[in-house]
Amino acid sequence: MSKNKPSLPQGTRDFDPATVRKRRHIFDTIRTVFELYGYQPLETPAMEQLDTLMGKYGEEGDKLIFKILNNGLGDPKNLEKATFAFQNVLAGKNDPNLTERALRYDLTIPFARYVAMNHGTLTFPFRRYQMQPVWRADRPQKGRYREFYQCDADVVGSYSLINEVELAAIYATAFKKLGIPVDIRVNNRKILAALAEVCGGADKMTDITVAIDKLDKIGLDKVKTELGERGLTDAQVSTIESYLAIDGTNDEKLALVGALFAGNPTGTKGVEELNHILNYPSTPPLTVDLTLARGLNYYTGTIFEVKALDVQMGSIGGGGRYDDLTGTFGVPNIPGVGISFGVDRIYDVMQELQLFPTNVHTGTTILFFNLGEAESRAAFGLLQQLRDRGIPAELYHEQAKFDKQFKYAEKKEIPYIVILGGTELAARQCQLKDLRTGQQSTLDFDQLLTADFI
RNA sequence: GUGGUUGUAGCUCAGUUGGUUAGAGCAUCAGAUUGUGGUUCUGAGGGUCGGGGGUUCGAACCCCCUCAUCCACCCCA
Repeated sequence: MSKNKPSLPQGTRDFDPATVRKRRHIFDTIRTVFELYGYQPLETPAMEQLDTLMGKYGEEGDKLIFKILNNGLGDPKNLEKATFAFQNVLAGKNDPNLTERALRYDLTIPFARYVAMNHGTLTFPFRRYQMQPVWRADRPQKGRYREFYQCDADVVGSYSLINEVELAAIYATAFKKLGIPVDIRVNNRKILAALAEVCGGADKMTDITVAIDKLDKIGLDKVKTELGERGLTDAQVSTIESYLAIDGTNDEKLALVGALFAGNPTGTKGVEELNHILNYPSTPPLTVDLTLARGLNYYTGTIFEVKALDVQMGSIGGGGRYDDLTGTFGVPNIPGVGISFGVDRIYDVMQELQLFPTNVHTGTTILFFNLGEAESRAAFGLLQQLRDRGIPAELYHEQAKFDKQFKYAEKKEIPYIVILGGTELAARQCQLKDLRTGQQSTLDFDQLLTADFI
């Protein structure tokens, strides 16, 4: 026997019953909205082939992928192979003789893998949603976990910008239902690409976006410093500065960006796309944020990010358009666009703003007191009939003092208790007590079985 | 991956410059109270002081390592 205290791996959590109920409220809300927009459920395995994941999330992303050690490494006949493989890993390379599987890092790449494997049988455009945990070997901190859930909705096989409008509407609807005030920000990667082109540093796009993404956090001066450190010339930094100076309403910003990139086809296209989305009928309120970049490097068009207002928290959702996601799996020309909800952060935000409904009681409705052998047998019969009616009910597990059974009901916030003792049993009656009001009434068995429990 | 914070009973925390047997509140259990709880009173259980090593006559306290935690960076949901 080990005398070590049990513990959890870093960045993982247990969810107690109360927490699960609250989390379910979030999942149910999001699922309902997904279904409302015609998205269909999909689930994929917790682990993928390492090849499927590597190289899709950038260099930093690769480091954060949880890799799974192969089985059978201890077998003597594998000794040489395994030792050699280990040398490779120590040198910073992956070796399939040591690890060839990994935990999924997000839901988008596994979805792309699924689409690539099944493109012959899918009907396009294919809309799917997926709500499953993902794992990242990040260092945990506020709002950041090593195991967390994502809720994704993607549509593949369509270039139409109506998809973007609908996804924005899904965000707006879901967060409205949850009661979270949010700012939905949009930008377009084509505009960022144009910025890099105009600066003459098309190859510097990643450096530029990473730096300007921090504008509201570290300020203009530090962004300029960082751009310099990333190898951009003063002239290039100056161009970027004039881009960052663009401000005003959505329309004003887009007009200014359009003028700035007047001769640049990519930039013009990006501005057109954003204009189209913003002016489509019933598009929810969006904020054009020209500094929004998003890390995942497969985005090519519209990008989304959702920030909760009134609370200090990273983004609680994000997504965007990718024009050739399945290309790396050998199936070119399938475009797509998708969004993701960060359930764990949404939970933290709702907890902080006290947005969870408190009046909905979803646990046991009735507790039967256990007052003896004959009494509990009778109680059990009634109990089962109430359960057949769909009323959550339970019988105290053993005969005990009233005090104890009352306290149990109180702890579990059970609103009704039924007292069925010797006297009641003889008269085929029972006492029904509402613990919230303290009111108690005597009921025949038939009355109990047909009563309304609110 | 880098830097810092914290770790004492189930929970929240005291614990003096290193000095007998480490405390409190809440919670739990038992009794007062074999059929109507929440109040009150009495009593009890519960800790290798996160883990390992070191310094010392002596460590919850000092040093090193390690694990976990929270925060910042990197990056991200």
